[in-house]
Amino acid sequence: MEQMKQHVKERFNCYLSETGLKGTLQRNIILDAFIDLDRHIHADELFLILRAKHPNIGHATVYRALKLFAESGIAREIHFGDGVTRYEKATQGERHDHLVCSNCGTVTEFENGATEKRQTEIAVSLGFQIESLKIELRGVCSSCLTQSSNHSVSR
Amino acid sequence: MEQMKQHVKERFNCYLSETGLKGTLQRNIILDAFIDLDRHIHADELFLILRAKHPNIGHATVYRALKLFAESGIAREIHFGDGVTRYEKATQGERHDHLVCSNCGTVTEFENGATEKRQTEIAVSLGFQIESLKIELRGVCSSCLTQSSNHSVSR
DNA sequence: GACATAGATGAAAATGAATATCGTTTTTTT
DNA sequence: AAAAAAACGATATTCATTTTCATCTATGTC
Repeated sequence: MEQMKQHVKERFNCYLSETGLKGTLQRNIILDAFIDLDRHIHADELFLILRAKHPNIGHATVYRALKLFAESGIAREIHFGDGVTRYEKATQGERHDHLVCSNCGTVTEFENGATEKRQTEIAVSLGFQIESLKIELRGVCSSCLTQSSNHSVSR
Repeated sequence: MEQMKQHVKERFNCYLSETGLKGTLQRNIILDAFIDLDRHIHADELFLILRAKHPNIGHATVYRALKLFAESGIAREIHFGDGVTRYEKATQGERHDHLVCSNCGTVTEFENGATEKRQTEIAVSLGFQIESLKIELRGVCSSCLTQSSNHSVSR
């Protein structure tokens, strides 16, 4: 458990020194907070969480840090088309897809190895060098279907 | 060919009257321009194209019209995670996925029925009522791989 | 250990896409 | 033709994200 965190931190520090960037107090704090999450998050949300304990950490720094996490490979960007960039931990090898509920906004995750393989084949046949694969289903989740008395759609 | 356009227009007008909205000159002009495209486009891009012949059509009107097209079902929103909403014609039954080149930004389209079926099965098993399925591969396209002398990445 | 310097930081301003506002102008219906 | 409902365009606004810039801080060097 703790080894996991340590491993991620090492990977990040490794990336920093490889690219000539610097390890700073702020980046450590932000990384710690990010690692402890078990869900995706967007920059402003993380900024607000951090502000409680570290009111001195700036808005832009959190944005910059998350971007770095993605570049270093320890995190991954997610886009649901609402104009907000979210980040999730990129635990190695893991791949999952998202079911986004268009009513309540809940995001359900699921895995699907078979599909990935198939997509990759197609991409390769088109001479494409794949960096990432994203599958997103949008619809109405089961709990929203059940309590279908409320039909309002949040944006 | 022309019947196709006519059909789309009819569908849109149908939607308008169903929902009590009005057909206007601007909407016709915008729809005509949109139909003649054979690629996805974003609102501002279309606005600029239109401005040449119709400098009186406002910025907001194009945004509003494209949104309406999507609501009416004749168009479909696409998001590539760069914060811009693009629209493409939703020719019925058609479904294709996107290969986005992270170097030159080119979008290659491809079809893949098998994957779609598989995903749908999973969603159904989770009690999810599907509205849309999106598959996006990101990577480097073959032409960028070939002329790999240029490694700059555009945002 | 002090120093130089390449980066990093934070506050505030800037950007850019998308939406809302609002007074005016069209549609559509009566 | 008149009334009611929508739509229009110009502009202001919002919101996420990025940039700017002056100040500060790691990190390697002497």
